[in-house]
Amino acid sequence: MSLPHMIMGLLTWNSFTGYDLNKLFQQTVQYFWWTEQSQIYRALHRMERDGWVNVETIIQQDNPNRKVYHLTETGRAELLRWLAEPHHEDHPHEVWVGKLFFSHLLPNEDLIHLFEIRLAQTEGLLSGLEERQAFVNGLTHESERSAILQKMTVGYGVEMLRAERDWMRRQLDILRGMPDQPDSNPHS
Amino acid sequence: MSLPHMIMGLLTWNSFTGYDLNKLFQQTVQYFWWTEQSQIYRALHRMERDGWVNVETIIQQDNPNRKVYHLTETGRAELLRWLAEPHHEDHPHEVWVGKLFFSHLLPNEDLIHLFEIRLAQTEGLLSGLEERQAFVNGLTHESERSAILQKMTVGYGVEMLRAERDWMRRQLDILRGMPDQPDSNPHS
DNA sequence: CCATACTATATGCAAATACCTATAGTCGTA
DNA sequence: TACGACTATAGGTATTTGCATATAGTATGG
Repeated sequence: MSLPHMIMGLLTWNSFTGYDLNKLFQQTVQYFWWTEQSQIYRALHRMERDGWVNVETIIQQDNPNRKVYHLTETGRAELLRWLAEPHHEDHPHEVWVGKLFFSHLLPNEDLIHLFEIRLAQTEGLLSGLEERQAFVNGLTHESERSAILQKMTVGYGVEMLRAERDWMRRQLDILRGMPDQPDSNPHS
Repeated sequence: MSLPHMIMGLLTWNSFTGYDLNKLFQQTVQYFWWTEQSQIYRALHRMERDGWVNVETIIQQDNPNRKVYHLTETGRAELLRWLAEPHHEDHPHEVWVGKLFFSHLLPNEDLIHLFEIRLAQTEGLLSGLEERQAFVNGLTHESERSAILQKMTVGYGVEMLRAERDWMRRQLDILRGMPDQPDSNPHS
């Protein structure tokens, strides 16, 4: 429910079209807030309805017309309100933990395989984010504060992924030494 | 999209009513998979339609009738399929990181306040989970494998929350030494 | 010359989610 | 005796999400 606010965050950088925003999302926001291209357009419509943005249509010959979105004062106020509002954590929906919780039903072999795949995924995400971190750390020309916060954000992701990776490596070691029978009914 | 599988996981422990499942969820699953009471009933209806569970109605005098749900062989097979299936990570939607990313618009004071609140929340979650960990670690009478995996799951949560808490404490120290002006337009 | 990719906007639709409300009897307590 | 809590199930509904698809011209490469 905060896609509009993410978009407004980007619109404080500059005015953009839905198309631009989609590309920007993929480059900078996607690693913590994934979204579908179609949702960006739908969000922009809602935001226009609510007076958070207004539209300037630019006629083009070669390509489809561009609808450039500008943040309004109302939108900016809403963004600041949202930013300063005490954040209430979302309800957790961690599928991976859920699987783990009930994996006593699996033979050890399968469970270890699951961990290995997950570990590889985490390592992949981590190296991608570390690349991004190297890039962001080079943003010395950017305004002080914005750069610091971008570094912080990426750093957060890197830290969490490292913690996860380390934890999974340790668990894999434990699992490889575990007895083999899956429980069919652990509470009987 | 995995609520039915979480429910089936619980139904491998025993047969339960929607009412029982809701209470069990709050005790054991809620910290990694939050759900509404009404969704449990709706999920059970879907699962019955799909043949994953079947129902036994128990007539009661004093209280409303109980509808006890049993896991079918089809349901059990689906659960095992889901558990063994390579887990594809969900699309990220981390509101907190998003806020942080765009918080250069806030004065330092507000930003620090946000961090303090978030830190307090994390510490609250952590101490709650540590209590649960103490309880789960006492489950020696439980079947070996199930107990190990429950401990692992809770341990995962505790580890991640600790990493988050430590990271936030470090950032708070940095923030308290930061220059004070918010950017109105960092890319101008 | 054909296929693919890029620019650019948008709708259709099934499913899931969160939040609220309905129903209705029993039991404890203030 | 009135109020709230517990047992037990369930529907209404707005909103969001993910995935697929439509449209249509230009440019690029094999």
